[in-house]
Amino acid sequence: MSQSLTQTRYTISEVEARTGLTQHTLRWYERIGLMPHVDRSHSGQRRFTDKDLDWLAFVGKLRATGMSVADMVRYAELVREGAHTVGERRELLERTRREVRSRITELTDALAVLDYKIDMYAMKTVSGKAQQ
Amino acid sequence: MSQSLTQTRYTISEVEARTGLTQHTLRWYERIGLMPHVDRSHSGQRRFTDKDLDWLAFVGKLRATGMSVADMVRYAELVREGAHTVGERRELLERTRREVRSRITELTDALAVLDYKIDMYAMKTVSGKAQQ
DNA sequence: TAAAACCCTTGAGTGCACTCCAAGCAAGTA
DNA sequence: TACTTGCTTGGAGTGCACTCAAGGGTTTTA
Repeated sequence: MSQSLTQTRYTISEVEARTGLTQHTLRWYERIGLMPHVDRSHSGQRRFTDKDLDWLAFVGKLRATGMSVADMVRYAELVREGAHTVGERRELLERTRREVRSRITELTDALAVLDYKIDMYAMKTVSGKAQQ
Repeated sequence: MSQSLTQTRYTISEVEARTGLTQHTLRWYERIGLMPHVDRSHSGQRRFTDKDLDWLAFVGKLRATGMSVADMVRYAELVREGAHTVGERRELLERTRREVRSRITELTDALAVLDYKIDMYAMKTVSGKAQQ
């Protein structure tokens, strides 16, 4: 757990550029407890570390799963509470995983319907028959 | 295009039971133009047909793709406008299909991260090491 | 030194997709 | 007849995830 002396610190604009999240969103994430406490400069400006960027990347993956912000905040709380919450964290991720799997199934089904419909239209464009 | 004389007509409660959509949502769909005009009884109550149920099932698939309500309404308008809108309808569905495909990719990626993280926790539960 | 660029906070506003409410009409049952 | 159930409308309210505004401090550039 040693720490480099030349640790890079990023301003909020730099983090915005790197993550694609707006400054508004980054501040909001901190406000609602979705970020571990972010370091500040002597004048009170945020200075993000690479660790913060890693966390944001992970949060981005959780967001991509469709997990609600409330659940992501819950997860962040559990991380802050320490090692004894590992079981609950895993449960949260496992539940999310089940939801993602069923979402993928649902999307795949819908995709098949879309394919079918598009094929119909492809025929219609030539034959001129009516359709829903 | 022949029509049965014993055509089944459903009340809004029956449609609610069959589709899982609430009565509120069904009325709202009609209000915003997402339904073709629904038949009424002599006293003004809605009487849905099997064709309406088919349409709702299709709309359900579109919703499952993540298509916005605005786009679904646009699609419904195009259907009402007739056969000459077939090209635009197909474009709309093709755009949706591209979005669904990339959403599936995104979910699959996120799923891999989830799997990885859950595996880590599985180890942690035994070894007791700290983690994000 | 002055202007421009950047950052801060609190609190309000936005867009989406519903979801509910109030007031009232109509049909069926005791 | 009285009551219950089910349906109607227009409009207001809700929850989510941001997104923006106002007013002010700080840092960099000309």
